[in-house]
Amino acid sequence: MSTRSWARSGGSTPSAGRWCISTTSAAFKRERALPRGVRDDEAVEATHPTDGVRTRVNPTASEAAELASDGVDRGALVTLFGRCTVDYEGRAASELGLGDRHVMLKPDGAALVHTDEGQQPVNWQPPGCEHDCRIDDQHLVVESHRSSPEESLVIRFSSVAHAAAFAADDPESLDVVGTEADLKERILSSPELVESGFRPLATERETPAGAVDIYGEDRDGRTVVLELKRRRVGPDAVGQLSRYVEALQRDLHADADVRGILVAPSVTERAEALLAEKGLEFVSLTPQGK
Amino acid sequence: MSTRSWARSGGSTPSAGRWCISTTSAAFKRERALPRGVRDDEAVEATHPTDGVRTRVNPTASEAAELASDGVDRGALVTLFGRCTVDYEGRAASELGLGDRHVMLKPDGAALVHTDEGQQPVNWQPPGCEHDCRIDDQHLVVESHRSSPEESLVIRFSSVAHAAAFAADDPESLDVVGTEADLKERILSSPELVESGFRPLATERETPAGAVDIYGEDRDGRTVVLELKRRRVGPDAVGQLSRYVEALQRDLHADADVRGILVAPSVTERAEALLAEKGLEFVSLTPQGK
DNA sequence: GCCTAGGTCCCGTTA
DNA sequence: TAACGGGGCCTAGGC
Repeated sequence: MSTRSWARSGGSTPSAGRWCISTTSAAFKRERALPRGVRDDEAVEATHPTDGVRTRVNPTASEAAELASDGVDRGALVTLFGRCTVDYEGRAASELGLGDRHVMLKPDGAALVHTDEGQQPVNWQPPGCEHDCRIDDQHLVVESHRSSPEESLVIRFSSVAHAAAFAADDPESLDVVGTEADLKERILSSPELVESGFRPLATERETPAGAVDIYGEDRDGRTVVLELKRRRVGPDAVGQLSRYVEALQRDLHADADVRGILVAPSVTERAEALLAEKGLEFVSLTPQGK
Repeated sequence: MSTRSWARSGGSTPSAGRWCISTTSAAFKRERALPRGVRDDEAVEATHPTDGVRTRVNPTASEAAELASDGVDRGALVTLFGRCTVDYEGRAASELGLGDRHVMLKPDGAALVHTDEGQQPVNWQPPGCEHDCRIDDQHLVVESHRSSPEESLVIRFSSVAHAAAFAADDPESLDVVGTEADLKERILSSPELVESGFRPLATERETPAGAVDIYGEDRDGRTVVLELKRRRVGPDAVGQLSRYVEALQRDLHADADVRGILVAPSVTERAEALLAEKGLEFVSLTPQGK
């Protein structure tokens, strides 16, 4: 998350200036210029350009383009809602006919097009793109482009119901618990959870087939490879573990005896069958102590 | 995409009514009640409740809660921008301190929290959740909850800079080109692209290890298994193909001779080595004819 | 830049 | 409902 959220990362066409250019705390940290609860009719963009929010309802194409362009230039988070078509071309290609969608342009170059359904955007562009907001044939057109790979997203509005630019200041980063990394820590601090006598020797140990999650020895000194998963696993995880075990067997000696243990909350039936076929083992553990 | 976008799919607390309840074309299809380009101060929510957009700049917590609750009830796409904390608990758990974020509540129950960076939301909830917007200790709190699995997302605002509700009508669905399905069609219509004499016999043929993309015979009548990938592949795809080949060898005869061919634009070095070790083959093909 | 693997992956399809 | 695999996956970490 950026602390200086209004700084443009895309870095093209440095323009007029940014909101709150000289202070780092930005709009939300200073005393509000407006009393709480002002209505749209009181909080016009023109009168409070440094408040961190600029909006327009039912703007003309030109007004929307100006607000969006200015917002992008200032490093704001820009949103548009309206009726549009979306065309994408790059690693794949797609077309989307007219419909009402929510468009978000982020200062890091990401672009998102959301319909009213689904967690995933219907179309998007990853961070690192250049956003271009222009008027084409009297309509607002937003284009988000990047090279390597060459990819372009073109959003053509037939009407814009809402346009907004937000100055975002977000100094915090997310702290997640319950990941595979937590499972790893749990095992490293309590190796006996895997089995009595297990001794971890390395994490991310490299093999010709890739890095092993945890590498160690059992009570009899036999090499043990652990593949960790934070949730119930299917056949893919078995294949992964199998590759590591086979690679290590080749790498150590031709006759090396390497045990492979899949550590996860549970396995599917097919995965269990594959484990049995390959002579691999399973230990049930969750990232949390539950 | 929904044609009746304002219909609530979550289906709880049926309330007052929906925008444009009796027509299916909604706000954007009818003649606009407002001239284009009206300013925020002219387009107040109270005066145009059926125009498909309701917004407030710097609302009080109560006003934001009312707008959001009403929007959710009416099946609108609701957005909030402001300073907030986010707590998630479910399959994993996370905490996020105070910062400026954009929150989107979709009528299908999806919730998205976006910072100014990244294509992915920093926190989210999948479709199927219930959104609850309330006042807690004079602050707006948005909670999105689901059971199976039990998961909850709680967003606590210290201030709301913008609140909006959009009626979204999106009859279109996305049409993508350049997928694995396109590669499959390409091969089925021109099997010789794989190799001269190749004859596809089935797609999605079931094996004990899963469904094979394309199942067929070579010019000598030997069984051939194709694993297709739309892009450059790594070790995982080799493992997948290997599982299918081994399963078929067991399934047909003990001494069955089954060829496995990975079809993709290209492979990584490690994947190539794994292919060689397992006696599998590679054919370079892209979904498009390029 | 590529490679490798994780993800609260999401998502569609099928049994 | 669970399972399985695709995805324009995205994202982080190495090299």
